[in-house]
Amino acid sequence: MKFWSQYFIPTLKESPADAEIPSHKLLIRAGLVRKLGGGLYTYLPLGLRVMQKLTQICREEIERGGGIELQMPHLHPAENWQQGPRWAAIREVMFRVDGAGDGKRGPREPEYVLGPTHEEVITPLVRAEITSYRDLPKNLFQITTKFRNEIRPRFGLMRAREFVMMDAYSFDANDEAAIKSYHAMKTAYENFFRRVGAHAIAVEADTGVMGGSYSHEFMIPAEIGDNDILYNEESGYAANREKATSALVPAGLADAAPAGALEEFATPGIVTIAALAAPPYSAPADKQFKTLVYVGDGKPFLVVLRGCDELEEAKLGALGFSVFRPATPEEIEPVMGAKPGSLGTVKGTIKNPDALAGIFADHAIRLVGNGTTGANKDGFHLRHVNVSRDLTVTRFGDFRRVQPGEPDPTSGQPLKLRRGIEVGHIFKLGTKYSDKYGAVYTDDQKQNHPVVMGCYGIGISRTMQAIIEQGHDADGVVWPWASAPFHVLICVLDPQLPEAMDLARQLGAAAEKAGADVLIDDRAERPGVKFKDADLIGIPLRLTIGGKGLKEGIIELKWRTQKEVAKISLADAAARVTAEVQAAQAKA
RNA sequence: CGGGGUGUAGCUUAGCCUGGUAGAGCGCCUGGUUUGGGACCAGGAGGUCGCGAGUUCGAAUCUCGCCGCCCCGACCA
Repeated sequence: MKFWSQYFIPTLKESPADAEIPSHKLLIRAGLVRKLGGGLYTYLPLGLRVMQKLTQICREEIERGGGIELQMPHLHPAENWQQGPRWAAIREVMFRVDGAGDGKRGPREPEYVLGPTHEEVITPLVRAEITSYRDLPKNLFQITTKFRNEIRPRFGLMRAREFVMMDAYSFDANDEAAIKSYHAMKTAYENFFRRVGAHAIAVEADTGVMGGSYSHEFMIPAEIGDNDILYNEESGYAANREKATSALVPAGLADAAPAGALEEFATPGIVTIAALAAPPYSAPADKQFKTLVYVGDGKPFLVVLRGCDELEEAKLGALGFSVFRPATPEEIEPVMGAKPGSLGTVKGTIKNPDALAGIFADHAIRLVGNGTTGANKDGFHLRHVNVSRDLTVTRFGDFRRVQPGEPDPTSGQPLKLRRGIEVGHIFKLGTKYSDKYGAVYTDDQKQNHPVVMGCYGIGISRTMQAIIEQGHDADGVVWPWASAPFHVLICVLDPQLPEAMDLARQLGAAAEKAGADVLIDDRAERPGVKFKDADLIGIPLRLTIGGKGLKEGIIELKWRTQKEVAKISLADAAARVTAEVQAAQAKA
């Protein structure tokens, strides 16, 4: 039981100027956090209590899913990372530390880094300590602060430089067992988000820099989310836009009959799809081929799409380059023979085809048939272009960005689009890290095999903010029971009356006995201030004790989620509070 | 890192264009009146106007540089 007048809950009437979105404003106004610097926040007592609730629930659910808790250092020797498979890709996001502190070791390479995640630490540990099939499977997790030098911290705790994350790592003898671990974690995640009162949905996701074969993201739908989700409620399909596909191209689609021979025509000054679609050329965007030039691991390659489609860059990850980027105009001309705007992949028109690492075409170009494309000659295009007759394609793939309204790949129903906040991610990693670090085990036939890994993350601090983003109204936060910093707030309107405070303590004790965390507002403030603050900090159950009510022999009981106020006689108060708390505990 | 914006009291801000003693609201302190949805009256404390140069008799205001913060993009739990 805490007393507000003795506690530390600095609430704000106005939103600080640097907060933009509701959850960020409320984090600060409701006295949950304060900013120290960009992406760095102090958890005030109320915020810390929420974090502790989330952490404990997360711990329980991951343990139920087979996890074993440990804790790794925050500070890592840089060599661990330099020897790992993704130093080049991830070093920019790491805080690098000169351990000597006097600059004598020079600025060239850091001695230490602050851990952004822990694959590079746990895999060597497992390599040393897990050597037999008898030791498997294992799932090790921790809940700790992570450090990432985000290029742009944003929206309070949404993208912070220092944040709290649960990270788990599974180790299995084979693929089949690893998939079992993966699904156990997926279930644990679903249980976690359900218990904390966050409505998260699992969507298929791109694996990004983590590598690995497949993964799901857990998203909390919210307008301010920075992820696009394509989904269909009926079929249950849901995918991150980076990963989403659609059934746009019917299986077994035959090529259109060529309408005529290839024909070059002059298009002076025409360098955009839109210009070519307009008269006098009138080649609709969906009847054009768009040719993009990228550079992968130092070598140029081409991507061919329909004129009306956009490239989904993340999908190029499937091509296996470790790094890739759009080519510059200076790089394009010597290879293609023309500037961007007149590019194409018709056989024999590319100036220097041997320089290319490949020509990758999206499946959807097969819908084009008798299309138009650049002639690789500035100011000229070709018409009557047909895919199999005229184009050189190394490999077909899914490279286009799916648009809402396209048919769902599982049911054919139209896909819808919504935004979401990523609060969790699970990956089946395979043997990427175990190969690199030599984490092998010996089976019962004395054969050595790499350990098959999975890795799993939940952004705890981000989840706190996402719950607020999802649960608030015009007056403030509306905490779900399980995540709330306190469950019951007892507003004592006349704290100078000893009988009012005595009753508050009695009811508080009853609520605590039933399992609730109790805060008593005993401040010498006017009722209006107390009610406004009560709504702002969003404690689920509010009891109001006032001198007026005491004379009538009643107190009031109100849920934050409801408008109605129940008047309860003093004689029934303790029993009623106990019953309400027990019911809420049972539901949570 | 590219583009845009912004920096004045603990918080929200006016003043800046057109240079001339830095203002308000909230919060805080004292006294009084109030007391069921952010009270009222009176008094008070609190500011190197982000930092540094420059122009000027004089700079919050004009110029240049730096820094912080916010928003959009690439990245991520």
